[in-house]
Amino acid sequence: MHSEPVASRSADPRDSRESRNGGPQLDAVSLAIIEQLQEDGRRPYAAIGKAVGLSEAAVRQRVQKLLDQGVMQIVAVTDPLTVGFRRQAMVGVNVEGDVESVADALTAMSECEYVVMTAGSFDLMVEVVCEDDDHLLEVINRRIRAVPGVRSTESFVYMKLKKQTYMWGTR
Amino acid sequence: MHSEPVASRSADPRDSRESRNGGPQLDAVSLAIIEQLQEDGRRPYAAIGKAVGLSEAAVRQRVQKLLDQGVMQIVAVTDPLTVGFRRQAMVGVNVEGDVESVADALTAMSECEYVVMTAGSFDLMVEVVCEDDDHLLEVINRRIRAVPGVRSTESFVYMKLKKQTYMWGTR
DNA sequence: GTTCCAGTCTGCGGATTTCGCAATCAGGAG
DNA sequence: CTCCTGATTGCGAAATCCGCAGACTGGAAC
Repeated sequence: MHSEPVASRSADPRDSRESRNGGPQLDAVSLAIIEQLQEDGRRPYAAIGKAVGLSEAAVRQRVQKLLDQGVMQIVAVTDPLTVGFRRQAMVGVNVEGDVESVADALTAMSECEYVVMTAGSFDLMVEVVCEDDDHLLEVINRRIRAVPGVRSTESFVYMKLKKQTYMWGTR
Repeated sequence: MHSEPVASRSADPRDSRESRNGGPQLDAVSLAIIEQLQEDGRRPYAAIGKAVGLSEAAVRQRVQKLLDQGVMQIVAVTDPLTVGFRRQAMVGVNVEGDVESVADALTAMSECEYVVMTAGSFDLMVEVVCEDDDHLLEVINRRIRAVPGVRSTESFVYMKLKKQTYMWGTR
């Protein structure tokens, strides 16, 4: 049945055509579909179709394609602090050498939930989710800093999550 | 997959992990449900029930409750860069005076998708999503810095999103 | 002990949604 | 014009969602 892993291809490793801005062929209709699912990830296809002007089957096909292409994922999101993960941090990383290879190494760590290459005084920003202080300490000091190419890190431990939305489409 | 029910029925609803921030208490079964929905936000209730050892109706009630309580949300998430928002940045903010009031002001801005209070050389970390350079410039220089109490900001413009997952529960 | 009582779970119909597929339609390319 | 390829539609069949009534559990009060 639904036992397939529904593999989460994370925000696309190396797809040349997609790295340019604008992304793949996302027309206004697909945008509208995404917008609908940003309000409610379980909204029925028929309701979405009524909102965007398509049939139920067409919406279903487009959604499946967007999922397969990795353009979007439909998931439950929580505040980890309320679900047992007591230590979270944003870690700024400075790299010497190839930034992308370091980013790949960090991406492979399950504790790193969010990895982004940036311009500014950090080359990478990484969000780390841990169970406690010891765990956090180990991830930052023993694992992230052990990655070849990592020159230095700076940590910002989360005190309180104030906002977390995904409805940029609706404004 | 997890073929084995995660918890026996006798898992009492009150054996929560503590949450100092007044968050609702979650037992092992609810955690398992969240975990299922982190893999696939549209997974049928019956399939979830089979995985966690509950009936379809029970899963449905618990999911509805988790949504109502704001413990989790089921939504579509995307990489904004692939969907028309060409400029994204993490902004570190230093505050003098009441941090929380500044955080509330930033939370009210629709361009701020993510606001978190931190310990470290920044008091707040804010993720900003904009349409172009002008938009980003205006948000950072004219709006964020105009908030009373903001002493200084430092920006990290996103170059490429490498990873974005929500499956902390499955590891 | 017994009796509420609130919260949760189960079972089960009926309404709704999802699924798969064949047919139809739209837009190029040759 | 014809042949493609891809998107869309319509429609039964199967699966899922939904609401509700009854049963179960643990705790509090007596």
